[in-house]
Amino acid sequence: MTRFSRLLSSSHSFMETFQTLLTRELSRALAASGLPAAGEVVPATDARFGDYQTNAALVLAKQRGENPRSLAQKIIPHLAVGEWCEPPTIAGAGFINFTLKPAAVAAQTARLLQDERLGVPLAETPHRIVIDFGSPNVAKPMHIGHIRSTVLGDALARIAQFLGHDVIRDNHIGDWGTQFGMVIYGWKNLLDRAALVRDPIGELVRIYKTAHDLTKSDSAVRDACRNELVRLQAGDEENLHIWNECVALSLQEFEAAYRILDIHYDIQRGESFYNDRLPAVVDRLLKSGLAEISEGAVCVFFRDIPELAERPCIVRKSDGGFNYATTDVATIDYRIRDLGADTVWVVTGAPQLLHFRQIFEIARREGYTADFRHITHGSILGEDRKLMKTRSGDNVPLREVLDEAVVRARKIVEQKNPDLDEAEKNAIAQTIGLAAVKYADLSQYRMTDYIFSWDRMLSFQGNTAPYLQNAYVRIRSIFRKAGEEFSAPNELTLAEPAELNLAKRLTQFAETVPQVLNDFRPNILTNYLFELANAFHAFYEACPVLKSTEPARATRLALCELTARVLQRGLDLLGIKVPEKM
RNA sequence: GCGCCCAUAGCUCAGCCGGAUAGAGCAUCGGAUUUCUAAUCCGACGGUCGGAGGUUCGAGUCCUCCUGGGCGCGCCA
Repeated sequence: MTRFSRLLSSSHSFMETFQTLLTRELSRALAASGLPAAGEVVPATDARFGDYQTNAALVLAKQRGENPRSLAQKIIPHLAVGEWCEPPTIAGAGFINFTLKPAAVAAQTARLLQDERLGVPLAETPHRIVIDFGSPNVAKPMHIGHIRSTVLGDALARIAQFLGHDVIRDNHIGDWGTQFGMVIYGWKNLLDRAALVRDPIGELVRIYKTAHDLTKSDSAVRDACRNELVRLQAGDEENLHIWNECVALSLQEFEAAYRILDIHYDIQRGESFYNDRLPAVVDRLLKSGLAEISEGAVCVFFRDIPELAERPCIVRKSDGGFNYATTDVATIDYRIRDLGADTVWVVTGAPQLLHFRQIFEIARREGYTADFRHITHGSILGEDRKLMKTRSGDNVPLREVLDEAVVRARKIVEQKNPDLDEAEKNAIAQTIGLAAVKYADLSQYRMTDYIFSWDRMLSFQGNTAPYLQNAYVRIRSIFRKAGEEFSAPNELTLAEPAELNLAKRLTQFAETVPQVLNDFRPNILTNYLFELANAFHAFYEACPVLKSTEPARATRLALCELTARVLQRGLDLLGIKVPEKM
């Protein structure tokens, strides 16, 4: 465990969610009824069915060939849930529905106010997780396509860490590809020194692209590039020096972007880090019989897996060189043997599905038992539904996207709240603009290609970052106006439907966060936060806070405080900040 | 040729292990403000879940086939 999570776990009092309580009570009731464990308790699919439901009777009825409703009838008397719920009811085909008592919700809400973790349980078995995300290439510009892996990976890392896992964030930088043949050729033949000083990355990209274009039409350049690459890999001093400079310049560029995006890595092991381990990897695979020589290359075949039968993985080229498959196998070794990982997550675009299926399959055949997950995502499309490109057909530079987000947010702040001073407006624009870009990405199911739209992501209506931030800001405004320090009341009274509804939502944060990691879907959390903000706004309309009288006032202030904490924490788990004003 | 991913309201998208009458937002239309940020709320309209079979008490979800789109498939990463 990291120091951070250990601190939290030692200081928080153990809380259980309603879902956990009801689940345990259900299995107790099933046992008392002489029935085996079955079914599950889930949040009700519709408010008219109460708050939670179980399909246990349906599952058991199917197994035993009995009538589901009469089975439910037998289970219900054994359900001792009176502390939290109204008497359970049978509905539909045989569902058992639970409706929470307002007093139980109020008590749970009061406990949440005392809990730093807002009720979110720690993982039962903490894992050491190496998470590989972002992974930009040296000498290539960071572009809009890097947002998804970077933002998704960061959010998953934050959530895993909060749940008590030991997370190691690794930036697997592409610092050793064939692109260096072209970059070094360009450096020696095309470099404009003045431009390099002025705009290092721009010049690096220019010589790379120029060389790349030349190789397409000029076979002499192609040969020269290949030659430079061979010399680099053979350890040629001059080429190594150039390579080193390129890497250093690119790292500066990456770090600038990470600073803006608030992304942090624990380690940065580029491909070159594994160079001296590659020969041993291939020797080992050959020795163990996993790999064989085919057409001069060393390949691993997967003849027993139909989809992979005709798709070998090459781990050494026929010219003796290694490729990224070799590096990735060495990377697995390192993460498990040197870093002690029992779990490895790799976050990349969907096109690499086949590659990582092969790599993880090799790892399993080598006897590794770690939990390997390839977490893939779709692409970002332009309004024309094609991969987002600039007018000239290039990738949209990441920096331009981030800058424009802030500029657009700045205009909106200016329009909505012109009285703020300049520095404050700029800070708010930064917070809102970056939040909008990140949230637009995370609020979508990761596998779908999504259409990038400034107007949608910066809208204050709908499932957007500004909508959530605005809920937070409204709360902060109430406390500023109240002018008093918040102190949690001993008990709450939930009288209004809007209060009860908001409080119920607040208790569900703890049920939602762990769910994200089931299938690596941060959008489950964004959906929850959107619904929470929506419940808050409805409460805000229906229930005056400062002008209400006790005991309503203390309850409402408590609901505001807790909502603010959940919004802030929830967005923080997504790598998104909240402003105090906007 | 083979393989993987995707297809849900006019538009953008949710819908994890199969569960009740498939949900939001935008757009459109209609309401709400002497009130803590109307940057909001409430309501209406809107669907053969790409198509056809199958599995079962129950299918948007699982299986098979088909259509349409994206991506990948031995020496780039």
